[in-house]
Amino acid sequence: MSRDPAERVHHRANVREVAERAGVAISSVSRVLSEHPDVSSAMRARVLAVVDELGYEPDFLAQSLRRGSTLSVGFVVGDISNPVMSNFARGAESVLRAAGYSMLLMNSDGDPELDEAHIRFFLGRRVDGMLLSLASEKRRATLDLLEHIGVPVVVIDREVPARIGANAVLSDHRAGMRAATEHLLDLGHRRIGLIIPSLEMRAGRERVGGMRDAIAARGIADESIVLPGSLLAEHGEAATNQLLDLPHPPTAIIAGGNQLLIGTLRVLTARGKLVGEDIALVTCDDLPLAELYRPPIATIARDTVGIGRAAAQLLHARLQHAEEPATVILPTTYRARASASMAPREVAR
Amino acid sequence: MSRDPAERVHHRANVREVAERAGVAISSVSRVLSEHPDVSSAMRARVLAVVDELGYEPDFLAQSLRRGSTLSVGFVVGDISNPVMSNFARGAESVLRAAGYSMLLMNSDGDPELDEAHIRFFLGRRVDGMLLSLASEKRRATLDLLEHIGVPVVVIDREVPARIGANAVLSDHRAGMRAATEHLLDLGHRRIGLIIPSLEMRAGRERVGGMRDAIAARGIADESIVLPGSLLAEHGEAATNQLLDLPHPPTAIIAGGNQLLIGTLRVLTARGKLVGEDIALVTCDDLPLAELYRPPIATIARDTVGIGRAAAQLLHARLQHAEEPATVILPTTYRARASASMAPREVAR
DNA sequence: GCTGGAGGAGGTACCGTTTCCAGTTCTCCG
DNA sequence: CGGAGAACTGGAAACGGTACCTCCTCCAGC
Repeated sequence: MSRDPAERVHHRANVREVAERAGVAISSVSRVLSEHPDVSSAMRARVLAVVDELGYEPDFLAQSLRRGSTLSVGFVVGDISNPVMSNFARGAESVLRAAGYSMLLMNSDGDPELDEAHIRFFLGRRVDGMLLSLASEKRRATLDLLEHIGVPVVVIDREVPARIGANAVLSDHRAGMRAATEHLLDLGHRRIGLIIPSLEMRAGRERVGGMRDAIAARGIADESIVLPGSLLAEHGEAATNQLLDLPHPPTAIIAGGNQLLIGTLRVLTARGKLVGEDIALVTCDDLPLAELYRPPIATIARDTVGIGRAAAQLLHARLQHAEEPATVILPTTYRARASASMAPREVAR
Repeated sequence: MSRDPAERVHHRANVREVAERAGVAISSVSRVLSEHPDVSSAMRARVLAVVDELGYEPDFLAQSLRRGSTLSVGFVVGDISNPVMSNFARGAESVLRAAGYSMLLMNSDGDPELDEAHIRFFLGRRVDGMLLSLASEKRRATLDLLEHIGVPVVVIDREVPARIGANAVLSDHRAGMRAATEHLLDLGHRRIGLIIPSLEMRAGRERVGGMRDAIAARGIADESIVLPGSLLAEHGEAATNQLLDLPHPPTAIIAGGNQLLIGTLRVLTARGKLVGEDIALVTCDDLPLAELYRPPIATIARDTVGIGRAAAQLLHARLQHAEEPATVILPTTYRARASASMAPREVAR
């Protein structure tokens, strides 16, 4: 009767009912279920039998309220429909799930105010920790909020002041960009256009730094053009147009993001410029579009799923042993492909 | 002193402290905050002043426990790194957020057992409702579980028995596929290879149905070849190889998914087949790759973000007014592009 | 035989709310 | 002026657990 599956689902048994039916104290039920050592085997058997009979499962809310921990983690992402972000989420979720945590996801649309709103929201939801891909590294209000947040935070590919006490997972954008630039220089390019989302973000700064490192290492004049803007395809379009309209247009373009690449490709196609012939092209983050484009597009790749995993692992470690904040730097790899072609003769001065 | 921001964050005030400081009963504080009508304006002012002073915010866990509602929704997705899924999530999240709900996300990796595990997990977390992109429409255990689940469920692009009482958001795959097939037939194609994830899913069945509808409507012999398998790129590769190896290979291929398209493109490239010249190609879901490929790839498009939004709206409506389960069907649009090219003369018998 | 400690079980305060119930005051009407 | 009812307010019981504290029993050791 009480085994009727429908009833079992509709009327959730609670610990009191289990205790009554087993003829023991509520606290004993709790002890059995939390595997407290001081429990006789007779007691354990009796309680477990009733637990099984009633299909009892502890109420997670009540446990959370009492324990002060919700086993949940908030993840603020710029835009989950961006493949890089969704790979972060993919990696993070698998690690969190394995550790028994649930992942709450919110999009900020790149709006720092939404970042803050989401962080506060998560705080209200009593998350045990947060994974943040912040819209801004500099915004004062966000940083102040994070400083007093009270729960462990891991930032993904962002550089925040040490006072915040956050963990960070970073990509070594500099190394990949250096390799890409070296390749372009080897191919005879001198004027390289670099389109990036923003110099306010670590990724942008490191990429510019990597390119300039490579140029400086050759002791040649720096003829590169850096165009920061936004991470939207529109910026990719505008910047590409701008580059092509220069009196001496660059012979190579590096698109610093998958959306930027889309904008760049749109403009190159519209203006009849052939990738890998009229102009060399390199992008960041290896998506199917880069691999399958014809010609294939050279890429500065990184393991985005691995970054998400690393972030979640860092958070989990801190949640477990209250470890010190740490920073993990993960590699980027330059993948040379046909789009990174020789510079035209007459321009390779 | 008590306005020190650090202290405010670390020591969260509770309703009892507010009541004490304001010199009123706990229940009065609660009434003020929940905007109960029977509250004098003097009381309201006094309580609100203290609330402000202490920076009091009600504990969401305690509220949830008491109210029996968590204002959270679980979303089970096959793989969030798939752009279609992440667009679903994008759309759903924006609607849920606006309604004050949080979204818990889990990946099933297309494993029906993980679907079930996640559904149970969400149940344990006391979600108010669920959004499901199930790995299987047929699995008995999943359906039985859903039937007795006790919370509103919306399935996305899946067909489940009415007894489950779920809402559904469906895509009109049939119409888009019919239009695509008509276009290919107009271009002289007769042997069309259709690569789909599975016939066990509504999407697959409808797509096959749409293609056959279009062929039958012309009263011509059906020479199409349908290759179901999985939704992975590997199936796209294997199926494409299989099609090309036929004694009479198809002159047009329709890839029924973005991962399948990737596999198909890999094989076509490897085997030196030029898209839009040696073979016509159509894909499903309009991603940047399809738009920017050269030649651009014809697509059966749908508003994936809109689907996610619709699913969340359906769920929200049901959560609000306990409405009857409903089904929403959203359109697909065929976008003809250069990859859908004329059939070679000698094959157009 | 008494004491001390361990093993085991029960009782209950507490987590932080909401909400019902009861009680008080005040107003208005007959 | 008495009583009905409205307008407020306070107290306390939930919600469903956890964990501390207490108490009892039994056994070993002196």
